Amino acid sequence: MDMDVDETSAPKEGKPVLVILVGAPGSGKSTFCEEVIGASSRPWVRVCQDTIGNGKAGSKAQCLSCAIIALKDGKSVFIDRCNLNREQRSEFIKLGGGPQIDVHAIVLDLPAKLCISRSVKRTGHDGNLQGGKAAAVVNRMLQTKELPKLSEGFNRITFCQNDSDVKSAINTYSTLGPLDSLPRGCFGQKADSKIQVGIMKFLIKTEVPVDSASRQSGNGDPTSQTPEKSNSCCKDKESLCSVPDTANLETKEAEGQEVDLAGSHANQVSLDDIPTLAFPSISTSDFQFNHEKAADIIVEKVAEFSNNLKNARLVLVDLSHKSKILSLVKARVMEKNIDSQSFFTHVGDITHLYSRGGLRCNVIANAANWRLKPGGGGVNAAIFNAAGPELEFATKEKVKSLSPGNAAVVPLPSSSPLFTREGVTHVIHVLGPNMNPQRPNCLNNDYNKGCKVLQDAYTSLFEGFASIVRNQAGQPVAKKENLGRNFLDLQVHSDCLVKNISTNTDQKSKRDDDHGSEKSKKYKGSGSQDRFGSSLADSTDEKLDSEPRRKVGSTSKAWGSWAQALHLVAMHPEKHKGDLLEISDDVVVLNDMYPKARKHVLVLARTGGLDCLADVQKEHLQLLKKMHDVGLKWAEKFLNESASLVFRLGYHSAPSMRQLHLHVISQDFESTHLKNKKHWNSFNTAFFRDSVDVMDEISNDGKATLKDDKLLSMELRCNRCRSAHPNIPRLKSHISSCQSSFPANLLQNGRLVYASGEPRNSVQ
DNA sequence: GTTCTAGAAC
DNA sequence: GTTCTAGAAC
Repeated sequence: MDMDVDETSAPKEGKPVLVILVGAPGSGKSTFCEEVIGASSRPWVRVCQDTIGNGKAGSKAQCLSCAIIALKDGKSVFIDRCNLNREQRSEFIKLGGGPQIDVHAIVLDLPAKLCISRSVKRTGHDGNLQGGKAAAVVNRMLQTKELPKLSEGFNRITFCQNDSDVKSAINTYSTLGPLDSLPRGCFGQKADSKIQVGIMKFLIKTEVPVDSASRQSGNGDPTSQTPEKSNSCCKDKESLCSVPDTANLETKEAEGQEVDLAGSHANQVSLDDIPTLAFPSISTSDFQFNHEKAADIIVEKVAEFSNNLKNARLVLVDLSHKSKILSLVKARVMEKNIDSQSFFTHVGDITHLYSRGGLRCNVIANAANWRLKPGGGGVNAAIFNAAGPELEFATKEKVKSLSPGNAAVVPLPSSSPLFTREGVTHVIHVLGPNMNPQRPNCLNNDYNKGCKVLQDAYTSLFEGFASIVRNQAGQPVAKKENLGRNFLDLQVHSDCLVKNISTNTDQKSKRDDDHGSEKSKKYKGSGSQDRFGSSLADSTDEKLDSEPRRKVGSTSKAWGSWAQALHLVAMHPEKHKGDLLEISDDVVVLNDMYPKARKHVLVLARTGGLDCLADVQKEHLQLLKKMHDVGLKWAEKFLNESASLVFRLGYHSAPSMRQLHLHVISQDFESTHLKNKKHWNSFNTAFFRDSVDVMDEISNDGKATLKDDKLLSMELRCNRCRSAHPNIPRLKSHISSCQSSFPANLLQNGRLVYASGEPRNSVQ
């Protein structure tokens, strides 16, 4: 998928929309336009190639210029021509090139025979495609049909495959008022349609991102379990994209947009609004994990988490009353004195908890496979099947694979049937240990390891759920105008990953997110100034500044839109709470979205205008020390978990991402995200500036030494024994087994961080 | 920063 | 034929 910075979360006001209709003759494009234009309060212009030449067919160029004029005039535009292939659409998409215009596609992908019969019947159609030629023309056109993709540059694509879909879309656009905008992404694409896929690479280690603290905010009433019609996330969606009041729930539901519920249920607060996680027993089915041991672990982990999750529920689900794991767990729960309101078991289909069982669960866990792919039977197949391609798509956007013991939170697109029918807003994929020799990564009956992995899996799962609860509960009620936006953030962004902060489902258009209603938040720092006077060493003002501010002597590098993600996080960490490991006044800590080693986190400075090492001056020394200390703290935390790791802390001489960030990276470089020479050399040549050296240089010279980026294309050398390797695969193969000590220079001055605090291999 | 892909390298 | 890199696009 394309990856672009998400500067888009905020609904923009008064933005024209360019809608490119895609459909064969007879698919109903003109009717679509007419119906919307007739009902809409927004000014629309229909650009129809069939009639643009004084009522006769004209050229594509005429259409383009007509559209340009209308858009300049602030009008929204329908491009009413077949647009069946990418090339035909591309020039129109470019008209929306800036952030000021939303580019949508409406795909009228109706059955060919319907289009043909309509074409044959029509007598007064503008395109004058009548009679017997129609069938041949339609068939020929459909043969070369290329369904639009978000990567072409669309912000939103709506697929209509039957009349009901079309009506739904007409309603959506008819009720789109002049100041409204629609959520982005693909909508209505059916399971049998080819969905967009990127090239999948595997073997990534991912982690569920959670705040280290496990706070709970009072929200919802734990006393009632009566299922209600409203969706548990309604309140979070309120005012999303300024939904028109006239929104029609039924048709919208078919379309499955966030706006549906926002419009119709905005003010309902359900008594049953308790965040609830339904989860299957992990690893006990296909992965053949011992049930007794698994039951112990489930109860142990539930007990641990239910204490922290006062206003949330955990529900273990299995299909059958005869479920062995359910009865084992129930027996243990009796002994453990766990509150039956916060944990209980449920017999039923996890994909129909509400519709068939009356149990409202806003989050469900999936016993996933490591590839995070549909199929395979069991819960995984059932959930992917029930959630539709939306889940596959959203999962791919977020994370590509899962290692055992980990979980990945995936917000479920609101077009998913699981969302609309069951009220599920998030799916958490969990991968447990495998004891089945027929499956990958079998642990060969090693239950020491297996139990640990299963514990980790449940911890990751529950922490993922806790982060969702915190996100949803943490929205201040007074700031209703921000709720929709926050919800969108939550929907779109990953819980730990920068990518998702920088990606909004799939659009290319860039949007500026740095203004609007966030002003008040920007000044939250001023409170600390009030409390402590104006004596804070670092410049609190600067972190409030969201504009790039070039200092004297700073390189005036132009940052691409994709490079803004960290900056946006630093300026508005509160909008990405679920994505962050730690937030303080000075820094934010987060997992690198594309970790280049087993552990790789970023300590992000929050100071505005501090984009890279070149911007750092003496006045920032305290900040550098703080960043270093926070980085060390995280390294030590990881070392407690895994003492064999070795960490290095440092900066890239010339980072790709805007906003000063310290890399805290384990020296195994065991990651499928490490793919090329630049990746390797950016961490393993002098281009990587050790934090300790940077602090010294700033202290002594007031500036850091920056190394030439020619280093990035140097030969590949092992970071331990310095042997050279012809390519990345060979290098990776070597480093996976190289036991040499690290080079002498790294062993000095605390450049490497070991579990003991001292290098173990101090002799070379 | 990543993804994609042509074409070089093997 | 397959693997891998490097450059362009985003």
